[in-house]
Amino acid sequence: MSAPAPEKLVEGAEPKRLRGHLRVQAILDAAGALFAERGYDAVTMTEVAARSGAAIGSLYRFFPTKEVLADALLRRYGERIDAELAALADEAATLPLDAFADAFVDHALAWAPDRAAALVLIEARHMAGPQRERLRESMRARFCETIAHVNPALGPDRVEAKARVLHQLFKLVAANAGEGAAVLRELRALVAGFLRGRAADG
Amino acid sequence: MSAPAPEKLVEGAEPKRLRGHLRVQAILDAAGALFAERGYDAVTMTEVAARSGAAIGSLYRFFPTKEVLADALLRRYGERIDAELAALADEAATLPLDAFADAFVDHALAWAPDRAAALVLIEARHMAGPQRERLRESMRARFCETIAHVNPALGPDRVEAKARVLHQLFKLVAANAGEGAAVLRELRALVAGFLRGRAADG
Amino acid sequence: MSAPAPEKLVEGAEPKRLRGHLRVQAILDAAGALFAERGYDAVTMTEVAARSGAAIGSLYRFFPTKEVLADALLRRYGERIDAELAALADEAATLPLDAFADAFVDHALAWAPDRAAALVLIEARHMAGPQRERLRESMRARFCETIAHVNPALGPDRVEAKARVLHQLFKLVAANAGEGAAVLRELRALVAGFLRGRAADG
Amino acid sequence: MSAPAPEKLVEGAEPKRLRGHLRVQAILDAAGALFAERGYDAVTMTEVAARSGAAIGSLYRFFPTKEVLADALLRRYGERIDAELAALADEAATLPLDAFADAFVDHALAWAPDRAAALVLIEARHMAGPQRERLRESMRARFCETIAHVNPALGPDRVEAKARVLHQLFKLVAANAGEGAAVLRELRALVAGFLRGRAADG
DNA sequence: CATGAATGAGTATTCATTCAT
DNA sequence: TATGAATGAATACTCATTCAT
Repeated sequence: MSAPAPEKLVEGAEPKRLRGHLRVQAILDAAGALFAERGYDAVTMTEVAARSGAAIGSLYRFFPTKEVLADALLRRYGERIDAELAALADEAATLPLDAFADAFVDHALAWAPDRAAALVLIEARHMAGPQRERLRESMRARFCETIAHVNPALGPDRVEAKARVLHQLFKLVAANAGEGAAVLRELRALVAGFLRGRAADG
Repeated sequence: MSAPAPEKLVEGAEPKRLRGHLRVQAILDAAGALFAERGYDAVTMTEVAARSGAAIGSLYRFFPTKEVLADALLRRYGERIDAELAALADEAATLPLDAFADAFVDHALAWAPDRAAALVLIEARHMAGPQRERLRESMRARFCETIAHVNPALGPDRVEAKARVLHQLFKLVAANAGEGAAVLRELRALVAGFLRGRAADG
Repeated sequence: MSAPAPEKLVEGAEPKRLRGHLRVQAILDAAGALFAERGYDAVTMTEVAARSGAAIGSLYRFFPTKEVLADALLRRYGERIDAELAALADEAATLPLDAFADAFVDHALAWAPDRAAALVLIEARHMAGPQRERLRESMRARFCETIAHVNPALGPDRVEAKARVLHQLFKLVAANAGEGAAVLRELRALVAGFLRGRAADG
Repeated sequence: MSAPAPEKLVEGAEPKRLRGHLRVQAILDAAGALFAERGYDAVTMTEVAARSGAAIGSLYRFFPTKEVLADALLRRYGERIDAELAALADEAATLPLDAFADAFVDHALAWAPDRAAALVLIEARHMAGPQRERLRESMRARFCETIAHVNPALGPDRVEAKARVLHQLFKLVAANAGEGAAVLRELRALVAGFLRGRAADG
């Protein structure tokens, strides 16, 4: 007598026209800014809609769930950071060490604006989603590449360990984006020292 | 329901005040654990009350607002971390540099358990409270002390800058509490290198 | 890192004080009336709350879900109808056939007011709940008893079949509660004829 | 997307009108099936559009409101049932009583499939529409005809009363479409008994 | 003072309907 | 005319906070 409701879409409708694509971008931008400012839980879907200039119904057409919205944001962010880190790994192969240390800091600083929203989403306790793991994993791989380029003689375990620390240094530097020159100088020194690896290598 | 108060051990004078104190501690413990597990927004006052064995009305008698509760938690946490950092600053004055670098890492790792709840609260974007600033400020002061002890020749600006980076290194190390020996070795090297300050000093 | 939210109550809080019991009754009455008037889907929880004089939050304290509310209503209704049908079965054993036919009609008519809400809930396509099956089953059992009393010579299959039809006649009569004497006379004749069972027995 | 219209079979004059007609039929079919499966409220206009192969905009061109759609469905259903009942009334005039009782049951069973969607719509409390009344009225008239044919001696009041009960018996039988032979035999006996009208006539 | 029932503003989400393309 | 993206009022449900007992 009773009948199960039909399957629900898990992904929002892909926008098929230019207008839709623009709208999706606007929504992601608005959501990113709001999440960065106030955290995942504190932001309401209504606010996201308002800030992006979309009606609440339109927002839900593309992102049928708050979590899906966060996931999409994380995916977009992941693409950007991966491109950034790929470039970084390349530079690790071509630049002399000190120049590369500076480049590393520059990349981290350039990344900073995106960072806030991304971090909030990654740290958010709920939204377990595999998105987070995937992102973390791809970043780690890039940092391993980088370390391997900088220091080709290292065994895989050392590479892993140093890559992990380098990953954290990346975040650390990004967290200091707004600071004065003095701090940045310290950071460059910190990174250069780490890459040169005197202490741990000896 | 409430923690059994050892009423007879005291002079019978202030059983209520003592009970109240214990209850406050229980509430703070419960809140700290829950915030660490699930984040500030996701935890309900009712849950805090239940986990601490207090009635919701009692919880509100002590902490008239969720934000006040978070603030109190942050204050308690601030006292602990300040003691820890004070000890660290002392060691900076007495230990040789390499030994101190190890001590620094040890302190950071020891701090890690507390860290989770505190971090959740500090990062929570909305709760503006002055508590955060005050905590940050006191931590920074301790790190300045530490740097000054390690490197007495530095001018105040350099001290400021290095203290800021040291602060972040503290968090970075704490974030690696669960990692293997290889990573820890890298971290010790990183900290030692930073404190020695070769690159930036030259 | 992430933690699952604690289990949610499936049953609403049992009222522990008189006030609470009265409130629960008021809510069930309001819900019953509204469901009967306008159907399950068309009634909003806010309306139920308003009509029962409770705040929406209070409604949800006792009935954490619209479905739970419907289930509770069905349970209450089930208790009443079972008492009614038990009495009917007793009368089947003691009254002469024609008198019993009249009693049957009277019982069905007496039941009519409750009927509307119950029927709406039983027919509702969603809310699969076992409540429905259980209710249907217990009613069927009572009608089997009744038939067995009226006509002790019947085999179990005949009893089943006649019980099923009797069940439907019960609903049919109840559906005519507001009609004039002429219709009621026809109904009494219909029931008497069915119980006497001339045609089918011969 | 739309059902392939046999455009060439017509004189080429009104391909649109034909297409529209087919589309309307498809929509009504889809809506009927969905309403029967899941109830009026639970079915969305978007689903109806999807199942009928029409765009949501087209659906609204033909049926400017969900209620209008339900009404149209009810009207179509009314036409069918009226034809059925007219045939039944004819048979009442020509068949001997027992044969007619069987025919009555057969007609009711044949009608059962349509019944589901119609019943859902008729029972739906909100949709007040005059459609329901009109349908009920025309059915009653047919049942009056039938009763008059079966029992020409009855006065108009008796006819009214018996017609009303016959109407309900029609629904009762239809509700047992899926049941076993034993139940059907009881139903035939019930109907025959009622038509013969021993008890009430005496 | 302690308790926990009551309150109601606020949140995510759905869906009938409109209208630009 | 046909299409399906856009709209926003309405809905079930949550939770910080209050207050009668």
